[in-house]
Amino acid sequence: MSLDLNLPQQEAVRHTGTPLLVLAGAGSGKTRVITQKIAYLIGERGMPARHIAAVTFTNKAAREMKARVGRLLGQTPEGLRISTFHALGLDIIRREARHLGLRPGFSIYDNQDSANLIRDLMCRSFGDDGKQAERTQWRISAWKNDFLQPEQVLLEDKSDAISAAAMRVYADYNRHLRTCNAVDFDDLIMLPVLLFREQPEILDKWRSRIRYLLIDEYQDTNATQYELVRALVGERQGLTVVGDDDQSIYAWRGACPENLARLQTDFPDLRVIKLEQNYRSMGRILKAANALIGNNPHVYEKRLWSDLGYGDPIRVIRTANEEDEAERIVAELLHHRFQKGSRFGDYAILYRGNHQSRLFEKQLALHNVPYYLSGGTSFFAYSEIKDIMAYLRLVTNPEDDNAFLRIVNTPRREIGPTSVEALVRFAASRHSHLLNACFDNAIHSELKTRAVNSIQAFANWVVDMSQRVAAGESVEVVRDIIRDIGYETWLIDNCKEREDAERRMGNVNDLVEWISRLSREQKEGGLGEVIRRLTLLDMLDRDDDNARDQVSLMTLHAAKGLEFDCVFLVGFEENLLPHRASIEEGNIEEERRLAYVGLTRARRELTLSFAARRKRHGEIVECEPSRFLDELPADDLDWSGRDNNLSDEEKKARGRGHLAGLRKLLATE
DNA sequence: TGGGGTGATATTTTT
DNA sequence: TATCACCCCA
Repeated sequence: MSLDLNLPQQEAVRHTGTPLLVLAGAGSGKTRVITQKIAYLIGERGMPARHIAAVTFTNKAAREMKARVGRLLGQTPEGLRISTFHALGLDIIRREARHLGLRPGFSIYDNQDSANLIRDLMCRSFGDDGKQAERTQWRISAWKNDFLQPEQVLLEDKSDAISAAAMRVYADYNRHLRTCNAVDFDDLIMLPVLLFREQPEILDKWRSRIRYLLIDEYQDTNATQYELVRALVGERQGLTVVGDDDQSIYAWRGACPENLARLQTDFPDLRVIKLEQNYRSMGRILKAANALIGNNPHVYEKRLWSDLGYGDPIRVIRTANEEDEAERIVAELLHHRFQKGSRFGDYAILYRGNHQSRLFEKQLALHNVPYYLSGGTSFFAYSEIKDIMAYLRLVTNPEDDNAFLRIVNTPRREIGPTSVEALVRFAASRHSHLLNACFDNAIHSELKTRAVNSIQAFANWVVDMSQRVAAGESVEVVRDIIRDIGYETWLIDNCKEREDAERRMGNVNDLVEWISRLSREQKEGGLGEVIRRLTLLDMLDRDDDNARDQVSLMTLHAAKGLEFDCVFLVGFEENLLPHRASIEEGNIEEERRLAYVGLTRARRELTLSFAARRKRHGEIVECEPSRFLDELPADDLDWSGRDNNLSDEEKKARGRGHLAGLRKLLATE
């Protein structure tokens, strides 16, 4: 084992007899523990790599972990599974597909596909307008994350309109997914758990396959993911989870930080090891972060420390409004960079909501500062990518009615909405899939000859392509499909700008490139498996992001796991952080953790800023500094930033170091 | 078929 | 207020 581990880290790596919970504070080297432990299990315990699985939440984390293990061992061992929860679930589902009633070539629906399906169901089956489809989808997803099946939800309260709508479509939605030979993201976790419950012999098979399970960011697991973990670990003790309850910021999307405490009861032999030495931040930043998070209740107490020195005071900047804030922060950043000769990449501007990025973007652009903005549209949300993916889904899974509907008339094929509707009705009456229904001779009674001809020509072409896929072709078919449908011409005709069409076609070519690469790596499952893996991938999270020298602009959520020399945490205000909605829900603790995550991103310097007034929904509103400012040690704050726009009275209040006094003044200002 | 008018909405987001 | 999705009309 390498010697660059501290004592608790070494203990965590070596402990294997019983399940282990590693409480790893921010910057305490948790990924290092996981990667070293994998190396230890293989290298010193002689455990075959194929029996080890490490699970993360994002592709990026999985990729990084893989790379680090590879570096430790000289190569990534054959059979070692390092993947996201969803990819692990997909692995299980693919191998057990027939037990789940899925045919080979099954599709994965992303959130947008699911919402489309739900919209259809709401309109067709319930006469709803389908306007709330996205929220309904969200609610159903929340149920699936809580491991609640449709029949269990009936017991739930149905007071609000969304829940009521969701309850009506939930079961139907699942049925439709299965009829289309499709699963959604949440099913990737839930179906394996259901299968394991019903068929213990299959569970046994997987238990003997995965004998040691390591989980990163454990505080982000939801109820269903926990069930999957519990099923796989069983009576065996091969489990190491690493997490930090103080960095749990995803409860709103189903994460269940209580899973940390539940381990203790579900695994009585649980060993708990705390990692409290922080290798990232200066002492003062940690002191402030500790003070803040000390206001939250804790199951496990922990106190971060570091030996990197105390560091400069945390600067607090107040400006008159949000425009001044952006101007001021960017000016400070430039000034600082000039003085220290640092790189743009050393800076991050963090905020609570995406909309806050705008003014900062504007200021940075004004000064020609290169910046990286996280949280744009994902690659798979582009309509050209969705189109091509729909084609590929349909040829790998002819039962995928959703894909059929998306592309039957894109590009134009003279199959208008009337024909499509008639086809849908006809297929439903025959309990047939759309593609299949096209070949039914009875269709002539429903549609005009011309429409039938167009539809059958299309259907025949799809079947031709399917057969080529079934015969084992992959990239070649993809290229031919794009050529056959004349997609490039269609893009050029449908874009106002030339560059627009070129950009979109560029995206399509990138997609083909990815498919070609994955096809080479992927040995089993053919094009269908490539498409499924692709659906789980986000091609935008490229590695070279931080290689470029850019200022990072991102939400606090997006910043988790990252670190920067110099952090500006902006909009440190009541109603923003903590967010208004959270205050109303009484959910201050998660907001405090969010602030904590923000503070602990900083290595050397930290600046907090807030505005006295801010435009909200077009109205100018008075703002108060965040209550979290009161929770930071006053002695470590420096309010003396130049030109703080304070009146004399405010300065007096500030001099006393009492925020309360300042706040009173601000309130009456 | 595309542009403009209309109305709903306004935290965080990965897979 | 800004944005976006959707619908309707020319």
